[in-house]
Amino acid sequence: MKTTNRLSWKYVRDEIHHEILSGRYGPGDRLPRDADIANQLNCARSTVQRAMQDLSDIGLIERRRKGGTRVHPEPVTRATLDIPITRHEVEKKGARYGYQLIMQEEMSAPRTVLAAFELTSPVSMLRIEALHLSDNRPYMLEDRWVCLDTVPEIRDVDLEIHSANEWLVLNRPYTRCDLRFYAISADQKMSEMLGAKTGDALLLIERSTWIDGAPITTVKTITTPGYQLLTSS
Amino acid sequence: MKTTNRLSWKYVRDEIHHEILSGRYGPGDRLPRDADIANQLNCARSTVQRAMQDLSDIGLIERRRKGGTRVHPEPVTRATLDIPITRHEVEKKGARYGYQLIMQEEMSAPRTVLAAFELTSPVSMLRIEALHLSDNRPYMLEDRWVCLDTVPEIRDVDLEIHSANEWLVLNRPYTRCDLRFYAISADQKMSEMLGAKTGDALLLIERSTWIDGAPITTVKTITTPGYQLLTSS
DNA sequence: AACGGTAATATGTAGCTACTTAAAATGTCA
DNA sequence: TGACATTTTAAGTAGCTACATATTACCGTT
Repeated sequence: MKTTNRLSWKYVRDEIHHEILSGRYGPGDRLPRDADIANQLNCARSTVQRAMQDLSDIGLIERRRKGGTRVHPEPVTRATLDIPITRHEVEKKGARYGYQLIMQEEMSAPRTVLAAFELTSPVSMLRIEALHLSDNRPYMLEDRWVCLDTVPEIRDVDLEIHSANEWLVLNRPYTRCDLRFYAISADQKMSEMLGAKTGDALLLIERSTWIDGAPITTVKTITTPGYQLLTSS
Repeated sequence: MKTTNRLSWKYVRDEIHHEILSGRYGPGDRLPRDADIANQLNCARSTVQRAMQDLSDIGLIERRRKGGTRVHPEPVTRATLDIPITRHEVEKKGARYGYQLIMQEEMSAPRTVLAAFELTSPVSMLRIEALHLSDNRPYMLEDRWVCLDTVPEIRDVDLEIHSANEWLVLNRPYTRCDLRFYAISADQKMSEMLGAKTGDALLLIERSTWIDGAPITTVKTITTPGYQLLTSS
């Protein structure tokens, strides 16, 4: 024998997970203290801690100092989405990536954009419209606003060549990112640009980023008909 | 003074994060070994390990045994979505939740459903159509298939009263969950049920779950016009 | 040069101790 | 009884050691 008889934290995690799913502990119920579980399973508290942390990450349990651990009262399906740089997304599909700047203009941000950043006073921003291509066919339409106070360097970037998408992701870290997904019907202009029919249902991804509270950019990504967004694993 | 001079792993994480974002290490570059960083920052290797694990979780770096740590060659925006039980979603908005079973029938799963589960041979499933209501108005249409081999107990559930959504989430743990988001135009039937207009753009959420390789359920969640899906934080 | 076995190495995991911190529980006093 | 201070508790964090494991790197043989 002499196989490892130390318990891995994943084993401990699965053990607890199973106990919860078997109904032994229902939503809202309090679990034993880490130390007691460690004792019972004959492992170290740190191992239980790691297991619990993982269960907490996936939203199955809630942990509070002194309050102890309890099963999440409202179970959720938690999923992770990876949104790549559009060029990489296209190239990963084996297609040739193309990019086209449609317009770029400095102007005061309209109310809707300020709202996305939870701002009230007017701010000067760079508005960018661009089209991403896959094998020379329209792939994605980008409608972006960049905050010039936070990212003045964007003025020096040649947006005919470098997509704002890629430049920002590579050069502007963010500390907060809000995403929003919804569906819209293609209007006249969109359908022309995307090579779709007016009225086609399109998936729209809206993304806003901040760095330490300062707005960076907000972008509406309008996809072509049939586009699907998948979870990573 | 006497403030804590121990470094938190979050501090270490942010320090490394900053180094990457400052351009000191670009995509694909290799970072120093954990031990060296620990030495340099004068903290324990385990602290660096925790920091690195977190950066790895958010997709910023890649780590491999012996291979070392390197900056992720293709930066991604990683987001976490929480999809609650529909009843909770409605109630959280302060509305009254309602539920209505439209149909339920045992039948052999069609090709499209088998495909969602990556199956080839025919399987007997329970097909369920149901409508979720918010303040008596249509909120979400559910088109579900439940694998009877894996979840025979579903036969004993009164689906007129308990939504399959809630029953499954509470009673059937899963080890794998695939999600898919896209937009469709409402057809005649959908628009009638949802109180929308034919041709309205609708956001569709498709979810398939497995337990240890065995299919549990696949569901198409068809939302009402204007529905938006947001990231958790 | 190609192959294959072996050593070296960086991350991953487990256990222990010690201390910190948030918050619940309790006690005290007006 | 209620407001406020204090104690206690359970999770969170940091540091150390030891060992596991997955690769890469190296070296010798053919």
